[in-house]
Amino acid sequence: MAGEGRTEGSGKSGQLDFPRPLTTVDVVIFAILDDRLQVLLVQRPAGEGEPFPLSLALPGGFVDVAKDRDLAACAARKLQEKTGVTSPYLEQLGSWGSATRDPRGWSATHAYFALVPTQASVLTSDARWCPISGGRLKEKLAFDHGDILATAIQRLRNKVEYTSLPAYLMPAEFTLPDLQRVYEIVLDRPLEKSAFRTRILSADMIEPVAKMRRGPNRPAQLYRLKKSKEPVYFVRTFNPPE
Amino acid sequence: MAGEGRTEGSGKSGQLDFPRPLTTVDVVIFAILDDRLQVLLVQRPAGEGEPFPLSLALPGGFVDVAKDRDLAACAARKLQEKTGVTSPYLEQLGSWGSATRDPRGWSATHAYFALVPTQASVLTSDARWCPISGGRLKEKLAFDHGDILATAIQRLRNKVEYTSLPAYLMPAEFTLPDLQRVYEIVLDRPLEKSAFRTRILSADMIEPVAKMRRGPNRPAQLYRLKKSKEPVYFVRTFNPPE
DNA sequence: ATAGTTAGTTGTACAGTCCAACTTACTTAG
DNA sequence: CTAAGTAAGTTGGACTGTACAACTAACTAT
Repeated sequence: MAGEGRTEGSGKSGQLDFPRPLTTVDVVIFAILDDRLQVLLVQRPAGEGEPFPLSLALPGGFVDVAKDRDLAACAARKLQEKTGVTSPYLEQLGSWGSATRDPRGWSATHAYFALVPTQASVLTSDARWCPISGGRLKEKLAFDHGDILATAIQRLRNKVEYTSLPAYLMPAEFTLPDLQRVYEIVLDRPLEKSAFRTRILSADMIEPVAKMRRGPNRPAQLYRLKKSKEPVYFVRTFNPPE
Repeated sequence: MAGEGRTEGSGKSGQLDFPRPLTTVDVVIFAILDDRLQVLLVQRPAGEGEPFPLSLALPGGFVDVAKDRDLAACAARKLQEKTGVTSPYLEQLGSWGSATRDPRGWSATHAYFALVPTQASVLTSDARWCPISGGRLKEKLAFDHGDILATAIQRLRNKVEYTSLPAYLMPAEFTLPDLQRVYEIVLDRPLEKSAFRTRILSADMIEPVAKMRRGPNRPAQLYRLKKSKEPVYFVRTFNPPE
């Protein structure tokens, strides 16, 4: 272990000559598929010296100081590499760093969380969607990625309570019942139809398109997201959450 | 610059032999002093090779892979070193990393934000409280610490709108009007007395002590925080914030 | 035609804020 | 001893938006 992670220190003062932690970025990518909330996971490689070989993990990896201008660019790059999606909702989740989370040494990861619209993803071969049931993932993950994912789910649920975040999970055109269903999937509880409609429609975040969704029942109005960048924050949560 | 930040890579696979970013932790420490929101800042040292010599900056510094078990411990250590305070409110704020934020090379900082009770601080000589007026700081800060501070102020204001966070800024015993005043200082707008009282009292977060605050007017009931760990989240914000 | 299902509306109850006036308890000036 | 002043704390009506539940609307399938 001696000398690992120690910098050579070319500066005149030599003050940078001390061990540096490893720096990575990981991305929790959510989508709605099969009427469930799913997260994108990759399988760890099996090479020599690789930690957690063949385990499932969040997509991510080391910051490339040559390629990545900043952390957000690094996260966007990893999202793009895995899903082909370029500009969905991408928010910083937090960072996790400790001496023990990576067997290769003191490491810190910067975690992001992304919401991608249904159907828009072209996955790489090592990546796959895994359903989240009951607010948890079945599988065990590499590193502390289970903790990171749990935090992401909690953050998502929390924000869905009072923001328009689920709009970023929708396809280009959708109906109000579609949107309500996504809220309900994420929150894992039913919502009031009329209060939901009032809230969404008065938030000025979606606009009707001149089409209806036709089906076996009464047709439903189709909407699309207005091209407003920021999510909407409501001044109340839905139900008293407990 | 050549070779700076490059690790020696002692592992058998050699896959860790690439440049590592610098890793730091910075803490935004808030307190109420002189009826204003203030933030703790330190003066940068003036030594050879030091960036931003003598500028004001957030307290923080490099992660010490020998001393710091994890990021939160590192933040707590820096808080303790500067203020002598041990266990106030400490929350992760986010991370900032880019090729350009530190002239010494690609660096990433993990920012925390802390709320410390009025009067409980014993500062080191290089640290001082600086008032935030109109939601901004007068002084320019080193690195991107101005951005980090702005984010912290925004986060604080945002959360104060629907949480009990200001309780962590209060001294051991305080009155309801005291607490309301702190809310108003942070939000920079007046709040409704009766709605405020109803909200706080029904939140089960404070309990009366058997004493009154006496003054030139009608005495006010003194309260203290219940020893509940987590802040309370309200289901509404106060005013429609705009 | 009729039953079934989902979309969407309507109306009453209720919770909590907003606003403003009010009562209470103290100090200080005359 | 009283009166004025001030801040603490209460009360009540208006308003906003959710909860709940019943309703109407529009379509398909039998």
